[in-house]
Amino acid sequence: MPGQHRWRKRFAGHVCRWTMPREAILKLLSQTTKHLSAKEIYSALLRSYPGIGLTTVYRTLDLLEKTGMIKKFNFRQGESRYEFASENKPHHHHLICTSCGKIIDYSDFADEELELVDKSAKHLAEKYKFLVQDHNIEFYGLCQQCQKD
Amino acid sequence: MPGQHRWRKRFAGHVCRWTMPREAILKLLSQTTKHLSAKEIYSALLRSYPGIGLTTVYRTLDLLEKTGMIKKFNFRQGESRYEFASENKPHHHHLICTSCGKIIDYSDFADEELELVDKSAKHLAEKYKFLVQDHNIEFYGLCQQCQKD
DNA sequence: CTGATAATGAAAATCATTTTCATTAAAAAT
DNA sequence: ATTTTTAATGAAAATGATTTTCATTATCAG
Ligand SMILES: [Mn+2]
Ligand SMILES: [Mn+2]
Ligand SMILES: [Zn+2]
Ligand SMILES: [Zn+2]
Repeated sequence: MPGQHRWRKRFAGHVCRWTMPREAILKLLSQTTKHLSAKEIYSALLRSYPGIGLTTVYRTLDLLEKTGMIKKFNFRQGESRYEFASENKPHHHHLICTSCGKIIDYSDFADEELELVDKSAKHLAEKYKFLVQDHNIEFYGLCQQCQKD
Repeated sequence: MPGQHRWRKRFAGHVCRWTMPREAILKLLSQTTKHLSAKEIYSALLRSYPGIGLTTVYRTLDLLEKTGMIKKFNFRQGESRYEFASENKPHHHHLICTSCGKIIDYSDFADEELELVDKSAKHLAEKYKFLVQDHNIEFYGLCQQCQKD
């Protein structure tokens, strides 16, 4: 019986029961800056919550994504990765090392980027009648360490 | 015994033999503007080349990607999609409809985008010692048709 | 034309993710 | 506090994309 957590209210309308796996997964994601995969989350929780199932991790991640509390990414790796989303965390994008898989957050040029994105969205709406709801910018390359090899 | 195709020379160093599957797959991709999946390519070729294997399609796509003759994309769908790459085809990005999966090429704002990307790459190289080699911009949303539903 | 072997294709294996279904536990009702 | 309802869970099986294995085939150098 998990405590009345501050996150609980954000689930109203999406879900009826507040459970330990949901709390544990959200807590873990909120406390790391990493971009974790479902299996990594599962492994990390096994210590504090033996008996948790990988299936539940996947289901919970889907749920959290739908409520907008986490973001899901498909970098060019096999598995999806997830990160906690919060209002005070700035809009950002990623550098992905194609050699070791390292992921770096960056939010430099957010203003200029947003300007270009907005302009593009408006233009694309007119030209293609396409309603832009989300965008994604990624840089692929080599991290400092991997450039040495 | 496939003819001495104009593409053949581009494989020097990567591959020793020029085969029918390689020619057929490259030809198909060069003639469509669509972003095809491995299975779609396999299905399309079955007519003109019965007996072709899906395995070979995958292997050939990997090869073509390594030689830079095609590009591979992982939109948020289950399967990877591929498009022909050529010098005269302009650098472009994609609008992806999250409802029906439709993919639209666009190259508007290429100049401004490139300017921002270059500036970012330079900055990121300094700040994070990250060597940018490639970038990816995608817009997700609803196509004209799907906005009506 | 012939031999060496790169490339192929069928089948099996892998890997991430989803589905199924019997069991458990959150929380509403008593 | 206890019972009841049923949403949520977790083990196991299923799925779907992609990769690996390996015996066979076909390219192409000699
Ligand atoms: Mn991030
Ligand atoms: Mn394209
Ligand atoms: Zn690296
Ligand atoms: Zn659509």
